[in-house]
Amino acid sequence: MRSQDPARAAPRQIRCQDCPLRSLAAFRPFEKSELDFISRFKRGELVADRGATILAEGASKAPLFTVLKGWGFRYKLLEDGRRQILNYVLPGDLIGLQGTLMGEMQHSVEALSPMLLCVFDRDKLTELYRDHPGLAYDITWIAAREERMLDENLLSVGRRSAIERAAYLIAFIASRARKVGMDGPTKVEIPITQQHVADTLGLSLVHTNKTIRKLIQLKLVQWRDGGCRVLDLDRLTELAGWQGLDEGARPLL
Amino acid sequence: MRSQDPARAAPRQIRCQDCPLRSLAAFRPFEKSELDFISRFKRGELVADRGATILAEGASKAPLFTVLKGWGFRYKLLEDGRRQILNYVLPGDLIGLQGTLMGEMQHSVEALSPMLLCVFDRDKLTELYRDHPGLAYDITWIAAREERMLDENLLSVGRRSAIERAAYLIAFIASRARKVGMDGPTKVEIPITQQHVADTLGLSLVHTNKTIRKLIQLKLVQWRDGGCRVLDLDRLTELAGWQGLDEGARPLL
DNA sequence: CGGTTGCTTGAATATATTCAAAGTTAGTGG
DNA sequence: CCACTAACTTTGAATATATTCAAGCAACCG
Repeated sequence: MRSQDPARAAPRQIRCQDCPLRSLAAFRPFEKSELDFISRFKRGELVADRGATILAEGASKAPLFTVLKGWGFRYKLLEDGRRQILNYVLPGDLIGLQGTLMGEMQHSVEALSPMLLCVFDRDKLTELYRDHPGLAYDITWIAAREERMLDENLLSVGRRSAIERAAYLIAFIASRARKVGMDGPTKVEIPITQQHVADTLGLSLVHTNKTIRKLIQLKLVQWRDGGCRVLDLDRLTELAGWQGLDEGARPLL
Repeated sequence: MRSQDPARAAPRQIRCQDCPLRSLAAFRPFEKSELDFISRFKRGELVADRGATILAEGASKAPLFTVLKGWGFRYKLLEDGRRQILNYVLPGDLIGLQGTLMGEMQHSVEALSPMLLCVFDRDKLTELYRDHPGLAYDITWIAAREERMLDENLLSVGRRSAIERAAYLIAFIASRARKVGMDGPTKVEIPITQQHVADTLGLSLVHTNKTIRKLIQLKLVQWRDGGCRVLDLDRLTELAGWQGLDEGARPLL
């Protein structure tokens, strides 16, 4: 079968019009002119393995990406190696905006699973703002959404108890994953280790393990195959004292 | 002297051209056409007392503000009253963007001191994006800056020790205050109580008090007149293991 | 099969919270 | 001017929560 059709062997890229994400209810419909621009804005695709660094802190001319497939996370390090995971990135999420706008990345992004990313041409950003105010608005909207997620994460790390934090984190990620169709026929499976959870919640690995153990005993989650399977999203959400994700459709770059 | 000149007695508003913030080195210079638009975009001014709520969580048609004078903070509450302060707002900061773009406020903003705010007409935002791509870009930039501050705060609450957190917080606020000329001839004085600090750091009031006490013994800060006087910003920054604020000029709406 | 990564556990220690109370300061009204 | 109040800071002690240290176990991979 291999290479029988040269066209298929060539590095095929998903055309924006055919982007599987666009048909999801989670995303706003787009004007044709906007879609045309985005097609030109897309410079290529990037495939990354689990553990790969997509964007590194300190990089000064980092590109802009939209995640097409896979899971990743954004984090910062202190000088002695302490790590704080800031947020997770899922399909449809834009990454690298801070670096693109402000000149230097002040956080890193790493793949949690194999990822496929859409690479944008940051030099065309001025053109985007000039000719497509709707898309410009969308980019601001996406930035405001990230801010809102960070607000909630900060509330969690600062003020929720360990078990509430863990429940919140898992409910939050699982809710986002469901919105972009990552649950499929089975329950959502999140490819994170307990070390990732610890570094997100601001807890030690040992304490995180004991906390997750409680969630397992409550039959809210399972931990298997190096990841987390969500058994009862509603009860996790409730245990966290969380309102849940707001429901509106969002833009996709 | 009172009312001798009726023009002076009328509720004078600062014209954007005369805005005292614009002359600071911290802010980018603006095109005349942009300044003209901003003048029309400005709908009025709001004066708030210490303790006043500028924006309330749940509000759905909240306006957009730029702080002209005074100090405030952004926070979220859990249902049982636990409070997390997310960030502080100082002159030149834009507030209410999340609410304006996404429809509903998911955090509140309260005045820490008497404040003067510039109120913008959110209905003209579409016009701004359509006719002033440079300003649209600026708004995105401002959102990205807020995100960057939140990243750093989250790192702090999640991974720094109590004394590092306290040092970071005070150094961070003092650095921002200096940039907008709030230090004057003396050292920076931040009008916060230890309860604010506790709710920012994710610590209890008692533990916060004991931690601040250490900073006082190290002669890094003083606590007086219901506020914090910064004695040694460099050593606070160093103790926090913080890089300091990046130096570029930023946009002002 | 040996090495690596990730999960689990117990015990000792450190950090942080809660509870309770008292001291300080500034403002209010008599 | 003083008594009274409210808001904020300070302290000690008891308790709870979380970290660190130290092992051991399980699964996977070359």
